[in-house]
Amino acid sequence: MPPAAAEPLTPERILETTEEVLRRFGPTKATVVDVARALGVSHGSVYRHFPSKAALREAVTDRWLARSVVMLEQITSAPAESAPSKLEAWLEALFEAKRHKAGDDPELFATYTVLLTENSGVVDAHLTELIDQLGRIISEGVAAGSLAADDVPAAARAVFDATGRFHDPQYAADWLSPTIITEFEAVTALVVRGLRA
Amino acid sequence: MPPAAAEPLTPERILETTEEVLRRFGPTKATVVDVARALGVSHGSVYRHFPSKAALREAVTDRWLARSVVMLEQITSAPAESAPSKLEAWLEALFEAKRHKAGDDPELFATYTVLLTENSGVVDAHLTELIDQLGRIISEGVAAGSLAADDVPAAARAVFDATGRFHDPQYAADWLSPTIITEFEAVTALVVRGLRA
DNA sequence: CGAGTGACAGATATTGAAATATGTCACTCG
DNA sequence: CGAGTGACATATTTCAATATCTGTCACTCG
Repeated sequence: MPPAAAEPLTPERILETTEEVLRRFGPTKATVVDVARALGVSHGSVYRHFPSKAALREAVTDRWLARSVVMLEQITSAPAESAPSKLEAWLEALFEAKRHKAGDDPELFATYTVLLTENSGVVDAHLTELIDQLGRIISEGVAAGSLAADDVPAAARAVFDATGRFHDPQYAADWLSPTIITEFEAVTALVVRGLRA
Repeated sequence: MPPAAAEPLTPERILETTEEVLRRFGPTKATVVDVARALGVSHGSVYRHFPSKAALREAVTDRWLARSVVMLEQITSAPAESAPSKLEAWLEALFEAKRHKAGDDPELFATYTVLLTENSGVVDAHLTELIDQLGRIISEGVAAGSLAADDVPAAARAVFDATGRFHDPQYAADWLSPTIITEFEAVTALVVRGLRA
């Protein structure tokens, strides 16, 4: 981390550095003073851009979640063979992304899990977005006659709830089990079958 | 709590008193000395019957889980209109039981949640038992032609996983939401539909 | 005997004083 | 000006001492 550049201090730069500091020190040790030090400014300056440490961490959480939605949005809006297969692909992409994040860098994942529980409001908005994507896929299926659902948002929510074990970070430890993929496939198959016209 | 009776000190009495002490002091404050005091004996005597505090707490956990299985076993082995409706009744009984335990005495529920995370081995055995009951209901449905499943144990497991949000204590906070019942019904309907022949 | 004891060593938890962090704001200086 | 500062008051965390608890065992006594 270079001690400073004469670049202007922007919210964006602060967020980047906060991520860096969180990655290095973890969620309990990372302080606003650390962030300021890494940026080569006083901690008072950070408070010019974010009203509190909580707001700063919330913004980091939001950014992180926003990034992870992009790929799923691509699946959602891309044309696919059929709605059921798109649904399966979407669920698998979500699971695989989470599983790799958790498996490849467990410490960083644990850090973000802490941030997530700290910022349930941001998480709720994110989940709403994901469920909305599911709703769009299901609508597509209903329109094409391959899926059946009289209340699409409720069905989307049900699919999301039913697959919680494969995306809720609380279950991250289970994702290391060698049988987890079989279990994922069983649940996915059950859910998609339940939704078929 | 009477200071002692001249009754013989049995594992059963110790377990009862330990439950009592856990209920009153919570999982972090309850000590073996407290249990001994409540029984009117020295704490050394408790160690005559249980090799460690951990073993004692594990035994309490086991007892508690065993008690809660009885009602579900009754549903499992009772005759029913159809396998799908028995499956629905079983899932609803499980959810309602948990929801009431969590809602009626949140502190006690929190205490047991701590014991549960401490004793994952006991919990795993308990979950296996529950999933086994589900398997028996599904088998019955397959035999009667009302349900379809080529791998019954896997299907049972999938049903259990898919309904996790409505029995995993980690979600207990959600059970207070006024929409939770609707969500439960949506997931149950989806899962049962996915299993229908 | 043998169920129960209680003093003991080592492990764990509590406490409160010192150290560090958060958040504010009057000020500096380009 | 106005972005950035740093000294300050308050809140939170850390750390080491003290207290309590766990687990053992030689012993008591009905």
